Amino acid sequence: MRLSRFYMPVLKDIPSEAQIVSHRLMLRAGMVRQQGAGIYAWLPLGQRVLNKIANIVREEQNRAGAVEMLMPTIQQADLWRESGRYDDYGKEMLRITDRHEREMLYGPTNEEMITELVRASVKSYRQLPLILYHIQWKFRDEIRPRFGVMRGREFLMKDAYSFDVDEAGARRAYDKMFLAYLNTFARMGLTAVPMRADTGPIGGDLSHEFIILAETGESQVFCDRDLLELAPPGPDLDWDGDLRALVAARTALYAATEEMHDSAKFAAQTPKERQVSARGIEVGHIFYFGDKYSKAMQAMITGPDGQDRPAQMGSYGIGVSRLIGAIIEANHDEAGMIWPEAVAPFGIGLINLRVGDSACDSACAQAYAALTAAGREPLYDDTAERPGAKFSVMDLIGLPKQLIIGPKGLAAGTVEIKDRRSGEREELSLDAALNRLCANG
RNA sequence: CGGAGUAUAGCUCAGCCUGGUAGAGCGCCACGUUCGGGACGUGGAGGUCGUUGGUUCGAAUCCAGCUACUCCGACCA
Repeated sequence: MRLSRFYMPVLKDIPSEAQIVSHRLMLRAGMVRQQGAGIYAWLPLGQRVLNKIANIVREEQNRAGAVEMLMPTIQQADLWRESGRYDDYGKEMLRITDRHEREMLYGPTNEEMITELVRASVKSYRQLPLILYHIQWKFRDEIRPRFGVMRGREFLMKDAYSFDVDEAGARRAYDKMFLAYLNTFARMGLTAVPMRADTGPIGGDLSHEFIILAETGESQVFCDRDLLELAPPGPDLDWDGDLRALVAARTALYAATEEMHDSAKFAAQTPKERQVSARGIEVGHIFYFGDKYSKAMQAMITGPDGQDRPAQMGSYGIGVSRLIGAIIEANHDEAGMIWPEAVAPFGIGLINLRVGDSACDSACAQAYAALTAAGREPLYDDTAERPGAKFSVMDLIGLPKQLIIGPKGLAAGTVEIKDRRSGEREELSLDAALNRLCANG
């Protein structure tokens, strides 16, 4: 992409509404623009990151055997009356009336709808297990939205729903999602720690929040330092094999959010030097809730014994739009954002320091073509801005690598590669630079 | 939802207290000089001062209502 043809309205002044660093950087870099309290327009740079994240989530869901679909944002109130939640959900639910005075709502979640869809066609245990998911916009009318996209009212979420004939099957679905989440977040360069979460009236131990540690996190969390070092299961995981042990290895160590924290237990279970107390951002939440909806909505499954019983269900959410904020919170410096390779909006920032200089222009054209052909997704700054401005903007948007081409370097036969995270620069010939950059894509 | 604020140019803000024909910086446009870490000069465009009403000879300024947004708290993927 040529920057001169892109739409990336960068701000020099920091908008006053932005309190936390990720929000400020997203506004400054022209990733989002606020349209109302907790409602954001995603500008092209932000949209690219959103897509990168959604694609990673999608790939990992598919790998774990979940099946993608898409449910609507607008739902009928009657569906929610079946589960009793139309009245229970309260003011957080955005209610809408259509022209025929029918009561509708902008979905805050989809348990009712997926239950309705599955009960219509799944009758036998032979059709299970089933994990269905979608990536869709949700709306929750938060009392006080804040922190930019981290706590908006409208947000993009991946929500998956599992259906099984018995609790053992549901636990297996839970374990699959648990492990898929570890891989998903690891691919984004994040260390997400699963922490025991409140299961509400259902009880049991099958609810975990996935927490990213960050100074600006919304809640206090406590965990064993060793959890931060555990490698994710990885793409070669045998999803049909024994998953229980892998999950157990994670859940054996202490990890809890403030609401679930038991300081005596923490002290007893975790040696002093491994006790971590930090702020955390919740980026995922998985939950087993049994027959809560299937019973109320009569989603019955006939078992091998010929008896009907309500499906055993779980739901599994990932805050896709929130993840952008979380990733920035965990990856930035004074100059701007620093994207992990996998979610960067572009792979390489190509800077032409002297547009109009024929040597610079032709070297950049060659680099742009080669990087594009290699799938490195370059963003080519071909604008007439001065070098200083170009450096600042490129640092701000935080692409992992920069290829800097200017008249002085070319006169000496060199171009410069800069690593955004380390700040290291290296001067080498254009060919060598292109070989290097095209290879590690 | 309780408390506290804010609303003036694309952005950040001043002007309001003490009413008298709307300002700065940045950004934008033109020209020139520049050009390896957010350059400089000259000229220019751009605002029914959130909205409705009131007070007044006269309201960005004083008063009231409304709306939106922000912050603190309680609540949350």
